[in-house]
Amino acid sequence: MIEDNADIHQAVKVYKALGEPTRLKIALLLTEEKNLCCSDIGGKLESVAGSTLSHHLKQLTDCGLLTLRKDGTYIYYSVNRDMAQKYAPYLLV
Amino acid sequence: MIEDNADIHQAVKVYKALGEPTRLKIALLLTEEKNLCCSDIGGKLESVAGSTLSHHLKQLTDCGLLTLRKDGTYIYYSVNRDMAQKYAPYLLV
DNA sequence: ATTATATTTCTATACATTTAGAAATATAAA
DNA sequence: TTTATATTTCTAAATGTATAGAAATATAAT
Repeated sequence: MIEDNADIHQAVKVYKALGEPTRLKIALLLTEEKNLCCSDIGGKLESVAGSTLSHHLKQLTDCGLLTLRKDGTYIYYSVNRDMAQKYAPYLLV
Repeated sequence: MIEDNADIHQAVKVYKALGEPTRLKIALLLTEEKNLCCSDIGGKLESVAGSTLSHHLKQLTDCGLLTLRKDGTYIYYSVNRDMAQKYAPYLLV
């Protein structure tokens, strides 16, 4: 029997985050290029409102897939490569 | 720029399928033990209606993560290990 | 101080998903 | 042929998610 443990719970969060086209594209963008800020990412996607982007980035960071570094008004995002390696190395190809 | 190609589309489907606790558990069950039928799987999960299970299994097979083999009234499911390897080797650990 | 820019939170709406009961379909067994 | 079992499809309800505009917050530049 599969237990409902913490790791499964995290895996669900990661896969849920990646199971949406805009978020998967964000994750792929950030494996190609580190340290992009919210508006950089917005500029590389087709018309997404800032508020929408913010929600997507929150999900991706909450599940541990993205890390962030604040610098003034900007927040720079990168992929947590250990997490990607563990759950979705597809991102790193 | 990330193109919206067929592979991203499939990846989204796979991750969406795995981004739900019951389905992730089904996928994990089926990596541990191949050739389980719908009701075997139901017996290993906490109270899920047959119709619900059927929908979950459909999503897992539609995205290519599970294969099936019909035998009489039964349908035996297994994990497509190439797909798991490509998108979510976490399943195979 | 005022203005400009980056990002988040609030709010509402549209849309999608999960769930299961009931009915339908399909095969096997009696 | 009737009955039993496995699974799917239909339907509806409840819940969850994506989306963006407006307002709020935070820092930087003038």
